[in-house]
Formats: sequence, C-alpha cells, structure tokens
Amino acid sequence: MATIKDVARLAGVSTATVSAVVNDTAYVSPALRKKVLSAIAELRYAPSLVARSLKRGRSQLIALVVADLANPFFAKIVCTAEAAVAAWGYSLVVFNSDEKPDNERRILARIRMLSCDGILLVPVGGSVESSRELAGMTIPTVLFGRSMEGVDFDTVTIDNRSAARRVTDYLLDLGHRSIGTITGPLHLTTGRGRLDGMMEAMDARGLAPAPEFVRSGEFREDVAYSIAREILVRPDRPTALYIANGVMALGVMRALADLGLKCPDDISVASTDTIPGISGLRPRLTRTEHPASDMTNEAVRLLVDRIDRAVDLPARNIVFQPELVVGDSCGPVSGRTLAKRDPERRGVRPA
Amino acid sequence: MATIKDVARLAGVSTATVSAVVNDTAYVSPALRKKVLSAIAELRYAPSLVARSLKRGRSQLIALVVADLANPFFAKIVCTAEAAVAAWGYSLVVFNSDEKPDNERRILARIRMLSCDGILLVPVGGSVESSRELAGMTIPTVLFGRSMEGVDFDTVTIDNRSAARRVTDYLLDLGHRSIGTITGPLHLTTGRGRLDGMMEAMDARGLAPAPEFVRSGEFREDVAYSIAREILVRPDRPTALYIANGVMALGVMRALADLGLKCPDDISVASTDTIPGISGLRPRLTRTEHPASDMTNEAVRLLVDRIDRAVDLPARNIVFQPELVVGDSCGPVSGRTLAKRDPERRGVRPA
DNA sequence: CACAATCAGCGAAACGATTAGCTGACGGAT
DNA sequence: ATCCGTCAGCTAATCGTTTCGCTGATTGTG
Repeated sequence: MATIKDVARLAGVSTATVSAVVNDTAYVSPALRKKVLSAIAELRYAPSLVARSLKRGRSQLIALVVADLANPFFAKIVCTAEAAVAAWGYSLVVFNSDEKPDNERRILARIRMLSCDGILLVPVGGSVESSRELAGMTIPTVLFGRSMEGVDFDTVTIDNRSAARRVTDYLLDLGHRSIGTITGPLHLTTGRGRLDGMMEAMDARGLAPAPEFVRSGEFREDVAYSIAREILVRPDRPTALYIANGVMALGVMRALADLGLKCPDDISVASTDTIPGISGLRPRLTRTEHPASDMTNEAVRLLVDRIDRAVDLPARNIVFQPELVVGDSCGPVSGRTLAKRDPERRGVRPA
Repeated sequence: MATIKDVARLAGVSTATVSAVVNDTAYVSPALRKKVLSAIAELRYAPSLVARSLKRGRSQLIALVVADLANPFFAKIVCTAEAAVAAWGYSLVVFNSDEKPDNERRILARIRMLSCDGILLVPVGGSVESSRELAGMTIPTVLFGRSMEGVDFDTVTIDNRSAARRVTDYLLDLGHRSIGTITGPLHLTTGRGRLDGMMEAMDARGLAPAPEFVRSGEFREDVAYSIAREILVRPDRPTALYIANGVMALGVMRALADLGLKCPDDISVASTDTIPGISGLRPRLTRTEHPASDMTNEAVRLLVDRIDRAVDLPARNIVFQPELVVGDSCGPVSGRTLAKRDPERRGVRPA
C-alpha cells in the first residue's frame, strides 16, 4: 500500500500538501493539486484510516452491541443501522452479547480498545457489573430497545406496557377472560413491561391471569415452545395466549401444531412484536408491529449528534408507539375453546 | 484514556517494559511486573488497538460484506460470523452492498482504508468494475454463497444445481409435469445455478417448463409476490412452483393467500432455502435447508488461515450439499389442481 | 526603495503503541 | 583482578497521518 510519503515524493511536494489536497483543508495551487491528484491516482493511494484515527482521535467506527443477533428484530436493526451509520460516514462493528452479562463486559472492553466513536447498545441488563463498566465509559452511548436504571444515557425504546395493553385489550374485547401469557425475562424492561401492560389491561376489567399461566423465560423460540406445551396440555388451559415477542410466538405456533391444536379455533394467540414477511403463512398473527427502522434511524441520529456536539446534553429518551395489526390468530370465545374447561376457572381473579 | 506512557510513569518503568508485560513478550521480573499490573489497574489502562494496528500492520478487523442484509439467510451469516471471528480474536465490520455494484465498490475501497485483515464477501457479481477492484486488492478474501468468474479466491458455496434438482425431482415424483419456477437474477450463481438444476431435473425426464412460467427477478419477497400473481391468475397455471429462495417463497405464499388459493390443494410449492423458525406456521414449506452456520464457520476458518499463513495457497473451493426437508406444501397432482387447465399444455416440451 | 503583510508550501512534532538495539550490572571463569 | 557472557530493562526509531509554526517569495504601502 502506498503511503502519503510515496505520494509526496512522486508529486514532488511535502506530505503536508498531500494531506491538504486529500482533506481539502488548505489552499493548494491548481498546478500542485493536479500533480498530487495524479500521483494519488497512479499509486492508487488511499489514506490509512488507522493512522488517521490515531492522529485525529476519531476512528469513524460505531459499535452495535445486540443482545440476541439470532432474533430477527435485532437482525433488522443491524441492517438499518449499517445504512444509517454509513450515511454519516461511519462503519459499523457488530457484536452479539447473546444475553450474557459476561460477554457484554468483554465486548464493552473491546470497544474501548477499538476506540469506537459511539455505541449503540441493546443491554443485557440486570448486570451490576456491566452497568459499572458502562458508567466508566466515556464513549457516547445510546441504549436501544431496553433501558437501564442507574445510568442516564439516551434511549430509544418502545412503549412496552401500552403495546401489551393494546394486545390484551383486543383479546378481552373478543370475550376472552382466561388469558395466559409467555413473556421474556423479568429483569428486562421488555419482558417486565410487557407483562405489566398485560396485567394492567386485565386489572382494568377486574381480572387477573391465573399465576400458573403467567410464565416468563428467555426470548427464544425453543423456550416458548416448551412453556407453551406445558400450558397447552392442561385441561384448564386458557382460551387465549398473549406472547411477548415474535420468535416466542413462532415457538407457540409450533407447539400448537405439534399438539394438533388449531389457532384460532382451539385457542387464540396474539403477540407484541412479530417476524417480518410471514403474512403469507397461516395463521396470520395478531400482533403489534414495532417500527424497527424508524427506531434505529432515530438512535443513530441521537448517537451521531452526541458524538459531534460532545456537550453534556441531558439524556434524551425517545419512546415509540407500536401499532396493532389484526391477523386471524384470534377468535371469539366459542363452545369449542371452552370445551372440557372448568368453568370456575375462567376470569376469576385468584385469591 | 490512559496511555502506555502514563502507565510507565506511574509504575516507574519504561514503556517497553509495560508493553512486555501487556503482551507477555519478554521476561519481566516479578517485582516490576506487579508494579506495572497495578498501575494498569489503577489507570484502567487498555492498549489502543488503533496505535497497535498502525505499528503491527494488523487491525484485527474482518469485514463482512453481504449483498442483502435484509435476507434472513444473510442475517444468520452475520450472527454466526460474529461469533466465529470473535473466537479468533477479530472484530466484525459489517457492510451491506444491497445488490448494487456501486455500493460494493465503495465498500471495498473503505475496507482497504480501514486496513481490515480479511474480507468475507457475498459478491454482487456481474460487475466488471468490482471484480477489478477486487483483483487489485491484496487483502485475503473468501467468497461466500456466490462465486465469481475471473478471480481465484477461496469460496464457500452450496451446490445450487443439485439442490434445485433434488427439489424438482421431488415435485416430479409427485406426478407434477407442469412446473413453473421463480428464480433469482441470472447473473448470480445462485439464481442461475438453481434454474439450471431445475431444468436439468425436468430434462432428465424429457420435460421442460413452459417459458412463460420460468421467471427470474431480484431475490425479494415483493418481487416474488408480483411474479407469482402474474403466474397464478392464468388459467393454464402450473400445478407446482419451484422457488429459488426463502424470502421469495414467502412472497409466493402471500400471493397464494391473497388470491384465495390453497397450498397444496390448488398448487404445490417447494423451494431451495427457507426462513428459519417458521415450521409452526402453515403450510410447512417443502424445501432444502442450507447449512448456514457450518458454511460460515468454514469460511471464517479459511479466511483466518489465509491471513495467518499469508502464503499463496491455491484457492480452495468448498461446496456444501443442502438437505431436502419435506413439509406439507406439496401434494400429488389432483383433479382440483388440474381443473380448468388446457391439457395440451402439461409437461409438453415447448417447440 | 524599504518595510510590512500575505500566503503557498514545507519541516517536524505529535498520536500511542511495538521492538531493535543498547546499557550496565552482575556472576563465573581464568 | 580482569574479562566475558548473560540479561533485565531502557532509549529511541518507527508505523502513516495531521497540523503547528516557520520560511521565503510575492505583493502592497509609504
């Protein structure tokens, strides 16, 4: 690789002049400029970003740390974030903490070493360790999708409670009274918030889900599958299930299929979050759609803004409202859904 | 951020000694080592990878350039690649060329400037420009998923023809004779190869698809949707469709749903490639499953190997065989599928 | 004509690490 | 006591940029 010195030598100028031409940072006479440019072309010179980073103290790198890259929602984030940061002249370094606080710690340490200019973080959460690590970091950071207590970063999230409330209300409006739920880990604002929203909606009608049908687990297809099976084989199973995210909903659908249960005939299912592009398959999930692209663009905007104007702006918290999309995975409570059910169970708030 | 000089000063040693401790590259007496380590801890020192890169000429960065990040198959690649490169001590910089040769060129230029140590590339292909750019690059590169003529890089691909042949044979074995296909762009080895394989399978039985039912387009859900509609509204529509990839298959399913057609009752659909996790939804696609993780791990292995032993090894080409997974999206040819069809059309090789 | 002001372009010092080569101290052999 | 080898640890050059401050030429002013 040719260096700036090679260019300078070939063009018969100093490296300072080459730099001035490359960065357009000082006046250079047309004659010299031309010589420099043709030397650059001849040598196929491109400035070394690593040398430039060292000197400028800016790497033009943005780190994206996602808690679960296998989740299509976050995959979508990667896609949008790549385009967004590229538009601002940055490159995207991607990390997957895989929901493990330890990984997150290691990743944050690496990001510091890489001198990334900013961090887009979907925090694993619940980890004192990593929030300490985070607090010690001076790199501009935007929390995405999940927030954290105790630190005040910019955040871009969705209104989990409201989303869950809306979905649950939909089920309640259909007449369901015995509703179960599978949500994510309760130490995550997504898992917790969605459960809270569901409970609120029930509570507003003087109802509460039976504790044995309020379940939480990792946001994974297989986890939801197992939990769903456990719930579904019970004779007193709920008439509807509210599922906290898209991959979990898929797991539930698989459980239904394996047990020979039909949705919505045997049970209604609705979720917050979904999997993109599956609307051609049956059943079409009734769910909220989360504006992943808008959220990501907004997050990148916040981050770049904070990088550029390093001022200690107060933390900004942007909350998106998801939209309810009705599919055909829910039906009214029917004789069939209630068959073989203990009637006392339905919608009665447990003592 | 503390630098190596700060550590040296605090520990009362030279920077060389600190470096020796950090990299464990020379003997340092226990006493000094301890002083250095505690200075490091006190200052929360972490070596600057950018300075290190400049000196060492190694950035520990691997670039992943994907032609379509929105495609779940490639999203999966990102996920696996991140883990794989991390295991080798690298970080992953992700780029999306979005199937545009121009973007690919820009991205490759940027990668050169970033001094990435290696490139994992899903080439857009068909572009003389970018293969030239590629040929001029000295950075170790592994081509993924698609190969390119004219350059001899390591490649990791799947056997597209065989995959397509297997799927088509399955349809033929069910008795289908009038089979249509929607494949990807013909300048891509994936689009072309899968079409070729399908034709081969037909040909082996003395058949050929009607030209108007052999369609190609970008590997996108909406593209497949439109094409599928065009095909499906015709009274002489095929009794089966072979779709070249997963997102296209989703598009076809959506078209079927919108037109009120049932799969497999009205038409059979099978594909190479699929969308992970949708086996709980109906219909379950009959398709080939592509070993995305194995492929990625292998690609990273090849790449790291080439980075480490910079020797000009001959190009290695690894080809994976996908596996046929039978769902319930295909059925035998029935009276219903053949209803209102011009009998002369079926399975007759066009002149 | 002398002097100041302007300005294109250059030289050299950083940035933070690695590392080749050097220095001195120490110990053992003669 | 002298010499040499060993070796822990230091000094300083280097990687490829950017940029501060300088130089010398040119122009304008009195």
